[in-house]
Amino acid sequence: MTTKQKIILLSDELVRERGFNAFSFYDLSKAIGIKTASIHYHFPTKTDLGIELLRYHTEKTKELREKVKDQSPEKKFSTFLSIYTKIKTEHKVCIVGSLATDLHSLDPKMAAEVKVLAAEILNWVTEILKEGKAQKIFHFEIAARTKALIIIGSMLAALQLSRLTTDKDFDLIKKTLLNDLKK
Amino acid sequence: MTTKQKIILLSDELVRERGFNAFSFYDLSKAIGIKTASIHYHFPTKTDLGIELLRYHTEKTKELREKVKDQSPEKKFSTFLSIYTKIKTEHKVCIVGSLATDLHSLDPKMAAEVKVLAAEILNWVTEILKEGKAQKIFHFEIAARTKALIIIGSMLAALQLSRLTTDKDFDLIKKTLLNDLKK
DNA sequence: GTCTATATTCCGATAGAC
DNA sequence: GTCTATCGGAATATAGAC
Repeated sequence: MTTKQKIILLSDELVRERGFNAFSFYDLSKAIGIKTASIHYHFPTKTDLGIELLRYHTEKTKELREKVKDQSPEKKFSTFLSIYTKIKTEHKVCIVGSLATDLHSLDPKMAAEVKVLAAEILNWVTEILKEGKAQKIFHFEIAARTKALIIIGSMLAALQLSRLTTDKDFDLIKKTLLNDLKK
Repeated sequence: MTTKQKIILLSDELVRERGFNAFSFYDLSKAIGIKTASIHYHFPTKTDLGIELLRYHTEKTKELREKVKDQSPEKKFSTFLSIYTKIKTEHKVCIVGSLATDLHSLDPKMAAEVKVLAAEILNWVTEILKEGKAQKIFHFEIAARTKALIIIGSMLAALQLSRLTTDKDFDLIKKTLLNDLKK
C-alpha cells in the first residue's frame, strides 16, 4: 500500500471515530510512522485530504454498485446494509453523518464533496428500491426516493443513537427496517 | 439574561451549527462582547460548558414533557416533532446527533451527559407512542421503544441529510413519518 | 518522498489587578 | 465579574536539505 493510501484509510478511520475536526496531521504521522511535513507532501492542506477521502468513498460506492448490478434487489439491498453493519462492528459512524453535523465548519469545496457522496448513495438505494418494488419483492407506497431517504437516514441514525443507548439497538433497527420492507 | 445563560445559549447554537470541536471560547467572546478569560470564570473548562449545555437540554426536555403531560398523544407527538422543525428553520442539526458523531473525542464526563439526554428523549417518545397505541390513535406492531428509536433517528437523520440534499426533504420525511404512524 | 527546522496562528487555561 | 497579560501546547503549513 502506498503512503498516500495509508493516509486516506487512516483518516477515514479517524473521521468516523472522532470527527474531522478532532484529528490532526500529528495523529496520522504517529500512526503511519512519518512526519507531519511528509503528509503535506501528499495532501497540501487538510481540506485536500478531506476531499480525496470523500472521492474515495464515492468511488468505492460506485464500484460496489457496479459489482452487484446483476444480483437480485434483495442481494443489492443486503449489500447496502452490510456497509453499516461493518461500521457498527468498529463502533464508528458513517462518514456522511459525521461530516453532515460538521458541515458548516468545512471548506465549501469539501462540503460540496459530501453532497456528491450523499447523492450517489441516495441514487443507488432509490434504484434498488424501485427495482425491488417492480419485482414485488419490496412493498411500500411512498416514492422510492423518499423511502430511500428514510432507510439511509435510519441506518445513519442507528449508528449514532446506538452509541448512546446500546449496541444491540443497531441490529434492532436494522431488522425492523428489513421486515418493514418485505411485509 | 445572565452572562452564563448567554454563553450556554450561544454555545448551543454553535454546537448545532458547526460541532463542538469547531467553536472556541474566542467565538463566544466575540459574540457576547467579553474576553475569553471571563468565560473561564463561568465555565472553568470547555468540558464544563459542554456538560452544562447538555444538562440544560435534558432539563428543557423534561419541562416540555411536563408541560404537555395532560394533552392528547397527537399533541404530545407534534410537540416532540416541533423541536426538530424549529431546528430545521435554523439549518442546524440536533445536539444529540452533533455530539454522537464526535462522541469519542469528548471528555468521558461529557459523553455520559449526552447519553443521559438521549435516554430522556427516548423515554419520553416511547411513552407517547405507548399511550397513542393504547388509545388506538397510533398504529404500529413493533415494540414502542423500537418505534421511538426509529422515529427519533429519522428526525435526527432528516436534519443531517437535508443539509446535503434539499431542505424540502426534511418536511418530506417528517410528513411520511406522521402518515405512517396514523395509518 | 521524507526529513529537520521553523513560522504562524489558534486555543484552552491561569494569575492577578480592578 | 471582567479585565490585561501571559503561558503552554497543539495545529496547519512552509522552506529547504537529503
